[in-house]
Amino acid sequence: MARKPADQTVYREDILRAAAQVLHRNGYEATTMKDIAAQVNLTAASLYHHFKNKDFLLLNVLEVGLDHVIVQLEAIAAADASNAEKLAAMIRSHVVSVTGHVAVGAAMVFEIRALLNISGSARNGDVALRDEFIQRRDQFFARRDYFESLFRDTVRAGIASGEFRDVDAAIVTKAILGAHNWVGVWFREGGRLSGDEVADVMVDLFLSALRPTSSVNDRSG
Amino acid sequence: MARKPADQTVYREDILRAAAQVLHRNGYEATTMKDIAAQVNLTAASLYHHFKNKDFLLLNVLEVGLDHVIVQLEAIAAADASNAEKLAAMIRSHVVSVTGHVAVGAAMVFEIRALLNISGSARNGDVALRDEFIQRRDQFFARRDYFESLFRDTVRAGIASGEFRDVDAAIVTKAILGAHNWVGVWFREGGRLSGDEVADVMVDLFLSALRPTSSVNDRSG
DNA sequence: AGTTAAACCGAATCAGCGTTCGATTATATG
DNA sequence: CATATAATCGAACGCTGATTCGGTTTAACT
Repeated sequence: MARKPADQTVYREDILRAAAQVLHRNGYEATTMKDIAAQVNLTAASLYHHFKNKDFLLLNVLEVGLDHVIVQLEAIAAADASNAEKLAAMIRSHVVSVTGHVAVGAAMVFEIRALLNISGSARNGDVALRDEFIQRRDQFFARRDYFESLFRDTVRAGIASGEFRDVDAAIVTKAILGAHNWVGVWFREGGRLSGDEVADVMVDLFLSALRPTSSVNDRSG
Repeated sequence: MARKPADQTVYREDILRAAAQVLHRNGYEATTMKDIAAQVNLTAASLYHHFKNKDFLLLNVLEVGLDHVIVQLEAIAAADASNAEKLAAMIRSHVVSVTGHVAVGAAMVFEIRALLNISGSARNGDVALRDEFIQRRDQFFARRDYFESLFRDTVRAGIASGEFRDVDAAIVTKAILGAHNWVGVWFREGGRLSGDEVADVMVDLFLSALRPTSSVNDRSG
């Protein structure tokens, strides 16, 4: 080993963070390797020491971002709590995560499509590289579906247990996630509300939307 | 006048429709003028007879799409109905519009950012062209805000009238629009639900979320 | 038939971008 | 100190894509 041995991963993360920022600003196709490199005081050529190519760099950004939220959601899903409490915690976790890392959150929404158009050297020539990319990309898509299923399953369980009224869990889940994703577009640090406060609104909104009509089960009236 | 005089606008619309489709597939930066041209059996060069450049072409797509939904929303806002009825109609109108024109709906969400990076010939040299673009672009942004205000004002009015409970109207509006926008990403013609059915779910979800808690006003309990 | 202007195309231009490669610097280890 | 290797860079390559330009086709109107 040689230069900065234990710091390698740190440097990688620096690049990923920088990449997310530039991606957030310009979008995948419009951001150049030079842009990303400049953000960490490197040249474009140097990035190829850390990532195989531009596509893999984007994929890395998205993978890290997705893992970050999934870890938290899994902990919530596994906890001992009611489905309503779980869903509330999940919404809060996701929204806080998005508001805390707007660049990554927005990339997760806007740049996924860029993964579909394989560009760069992996498109021609290097078949092995191309295959590796496709495999990791599809794995990412599967993981993205899994992420969504964590929400959906909680909604379904809540319906089954009577905590939630009977709604189309799949669509409602997509509505919730759409609202969350959009947060990454409009939220600005230092705005009227903090990330936590936005999360509060979201939790209140969607739990209210799912609460059974009191006229049926309410014994207090 | 000469060839196809009365059909000029029709041809323009054909191009815009085609552009929206290709945009939906690839995103702005990744779609080439050649791609769009091929979709209507033209060459890239011919497109410059109809639109000043690529940026203006995108702007046209977005303008037409936005106008389409605003016209309907304005009619609803001006109608004689309760705020709850108005909001329901607005949600339905928007969702049906998005599911009916997924390509345009998605472009409205994904490609707006592309308007910020002025590219092409307007960036260098041609100052007049650049200014014209910036002006129309900002006008579009203002109109986009106006679109959002139509929803927000209805929510606010509903809160004031007691039809809705007291929520943060700005955030709730963004949540609603985020859910709608996301529809353009996942909705597929011929899927489990029609556009109307998706709209039903959305209306039910958000009106339930806004309904005042029955324990306060409900005299039936 | 002739005129006119719209609509269109082929070919060329020109810049920018991803990527590669060879060389150089820096650092941890022996 | 010597050396292997990580990290970096400058320069060059190849390609793609937006745009331009000159010329051609088409169709309405005289």
